[in-house]
Amino acid sequence: MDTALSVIGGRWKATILWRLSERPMRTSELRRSIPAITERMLIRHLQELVRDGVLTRIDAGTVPPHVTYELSEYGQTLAPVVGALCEWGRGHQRRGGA
Amino acid sequence: MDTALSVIGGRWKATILWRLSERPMRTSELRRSIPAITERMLIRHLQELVRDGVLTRIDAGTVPPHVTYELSEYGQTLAPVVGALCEWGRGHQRRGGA
DNA sequence: AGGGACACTGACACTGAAGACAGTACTTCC
DNA sequence: GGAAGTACTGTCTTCAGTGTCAGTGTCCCT
Repeated sequence: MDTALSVIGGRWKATILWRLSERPMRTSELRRSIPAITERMLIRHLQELVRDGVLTRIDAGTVPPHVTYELSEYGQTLAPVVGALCEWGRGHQRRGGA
Repeated sequence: MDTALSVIGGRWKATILWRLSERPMRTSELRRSIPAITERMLIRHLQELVRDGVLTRIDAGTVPPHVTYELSEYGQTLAPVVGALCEWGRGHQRRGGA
């Protein structure tokens, strides 16, 4: 089915998951590592991914805020799929695809 | 990147590829096997997938028309990725995801 | 001769995702 | 004290992807 696409099918979700599959990151780190994304979209996507259970939000509780996102244990199962997707995409680009 | 999503990221594309990864099918067969899709969308997606090189259109040239679609050799490389996606999605549904 | 199947095209309306923009509450640094 | 950073929220607009509806040309079946 396309259930999986409802999880990773946002404009930036695959990219976010890809970044976080390497290591946990803070909100602002992610924002800077994906220049084209707006803060609004980043946060919305992060929240949706947390709701879907693939990301964990770690709030240090300090002020000023310090929030880290990482793949949840469940999210780890998505990592290889996203990896395969990215790798195929890379091959597709090299091929002159799009 | 999300290049791969630009190929399989249509509302029905993953489903279409999934169906065609089992066996080639005619246009009308596909339409009936995906009840919710409209003919318009089916054909648009098929054309895009052909443009992207993952499907091959086989027109028997007869009248009335008899057109079959199948995964191209290149499209075969996408099949396992779509498979992984579907399987993860199934697990996600079982988990109570969405 | 009328109805339906087949694969497809074109013009249009709708919708939801994406983005722009402004604002919150608090802290640190110059 | 003013500026900048941090992680957010709310509202509004825009736009691409979907879907709806009508139409094409030829054939077969009754």
